[in-house]
Amino acid sequence: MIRNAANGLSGPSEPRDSARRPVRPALSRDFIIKTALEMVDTRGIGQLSMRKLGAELGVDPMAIYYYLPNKQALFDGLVEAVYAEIQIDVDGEASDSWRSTLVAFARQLRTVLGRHPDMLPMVATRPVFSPAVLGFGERAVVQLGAVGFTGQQALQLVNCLRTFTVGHAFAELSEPVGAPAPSQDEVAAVIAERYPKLADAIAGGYQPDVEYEAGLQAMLDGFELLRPPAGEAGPGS
Amino acid sequence: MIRNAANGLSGPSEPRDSARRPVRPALSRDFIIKTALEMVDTRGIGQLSMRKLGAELGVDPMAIYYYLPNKQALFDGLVEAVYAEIQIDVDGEASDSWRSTLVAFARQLRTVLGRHPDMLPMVATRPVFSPAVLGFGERAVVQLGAVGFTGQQALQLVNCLRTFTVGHAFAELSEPVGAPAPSQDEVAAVIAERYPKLADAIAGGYQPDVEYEAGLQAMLDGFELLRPPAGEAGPGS
DNA sequence: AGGAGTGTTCTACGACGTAGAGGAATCTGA
DNA sequence: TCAGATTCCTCTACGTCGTAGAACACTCCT
Repeated sequence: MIRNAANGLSGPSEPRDSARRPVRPALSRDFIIKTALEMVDTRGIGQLSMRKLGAELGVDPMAIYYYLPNKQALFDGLVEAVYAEIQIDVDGEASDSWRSTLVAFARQLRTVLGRHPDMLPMVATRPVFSPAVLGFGERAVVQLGAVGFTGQQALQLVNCLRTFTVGHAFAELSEPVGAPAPSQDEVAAVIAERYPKLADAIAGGYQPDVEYEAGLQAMLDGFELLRPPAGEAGPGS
Repeated sequence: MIRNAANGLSGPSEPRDSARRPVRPALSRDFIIKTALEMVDTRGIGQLSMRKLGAELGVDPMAIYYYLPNKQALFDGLVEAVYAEIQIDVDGEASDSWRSTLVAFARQLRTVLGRHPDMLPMVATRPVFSPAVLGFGERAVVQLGAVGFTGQQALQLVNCLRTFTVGHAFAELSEPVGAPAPSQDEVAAVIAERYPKLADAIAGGYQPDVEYEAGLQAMLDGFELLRPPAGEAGPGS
């Protein structure tokens, strides 16, 4: 079969050094994963199959198996790709206070998750060992240690921010795993009737950003109370 | 086909009034869902198929479709069943302070999620309109209003506790969506080498319960700072 | 020319969700 | 008593899925 146009043009690794070999390695692990991630983001995770991915790549589905042993490995690659978007500037300007460091991390995590809502279940269910995240953890422990937190506390804080962010992302972004949610209006009617105070409170509308910020700051405030009161030097008190 | 023993004995609706009609409705929506939830809990969500569920029920897979229009509806039923386990005693003893009310809610949510780890992605991705949860929301708004929180704040607080709990449950419970995690040890080695301070902090071990409680109390402490200082409006603090 | 990679395709298998038609048992009304 | 109607379940079949296994076409090395 003649190489599909989509391939020759947009995707694969570069023709090494001469123009007379345009076609050889049409695929690559990275390009497959990039294409798959686009499919997930645009069509939904349910529409990602090895066969459809092959079609998108202009290639027999089985060609993918040369680069990835199975679909699970493809998923791993997707999660990896999402985490790779988290780029904390480890020595950046924002690091002047421990608090702004953590806020920047949390917000960026939230932003990245927001770009790939269909990846959430997969992202949420595996442990985070990407260099970006580990590097951030290292820095956070150091920086928090400097202002009086124990290593234990520092880890807990980072973890709590992470889990809160992930949980909040679910609440905001997810279409119910396979089906659309019941209509807002009809549910609202039931609520108004049976839960009047709740209905009043809801009437203000749901503002995910505001709520997220409130939770984020509350978590930070709460942990700050654990610090030794005026502790200035190293691990004090 | 003769009715499978598993059916006649353990599950379905009662033979109405006489012993001579053993056979009528062998199945029921509730029994199907209960069985499916057991399968999910014991074998994992990946092992739940309509065919295997039919086999477990001793019935042709298509029989299920008399009670549930499709697999999505089965999932809906499963989520519903999980939420139904959340039974806040709305007028219970624990309600003496707003704080203990919220703590009880959060802990119970966590407990229920912990019983059905494989349900997490499904539970996390759909909005919560079960009576138990709505009823709790109503009460929380009232009780928090009485001590000075606005309705908006009350909702945010409840939501933040919920999302934190869900996020934390993911971190604790989930096997990566389809594959086992990389071995703890080999990862630990890498961490120790490249992220020494982080490694020190981790050395204490991961204690999910401790971490969860820390986050929970921090979130509550943080929100408490938002209250009007000595607000005595209602039944007092 | 002839092998040894390398990258892709072809074919096929078993499992999946579920549509559609067809039973068999029971209930209803005559 | 008996003929529909109703209720509950089974059989068969279709299209889709992940992927094993073999075969094919190129390029490179000798």
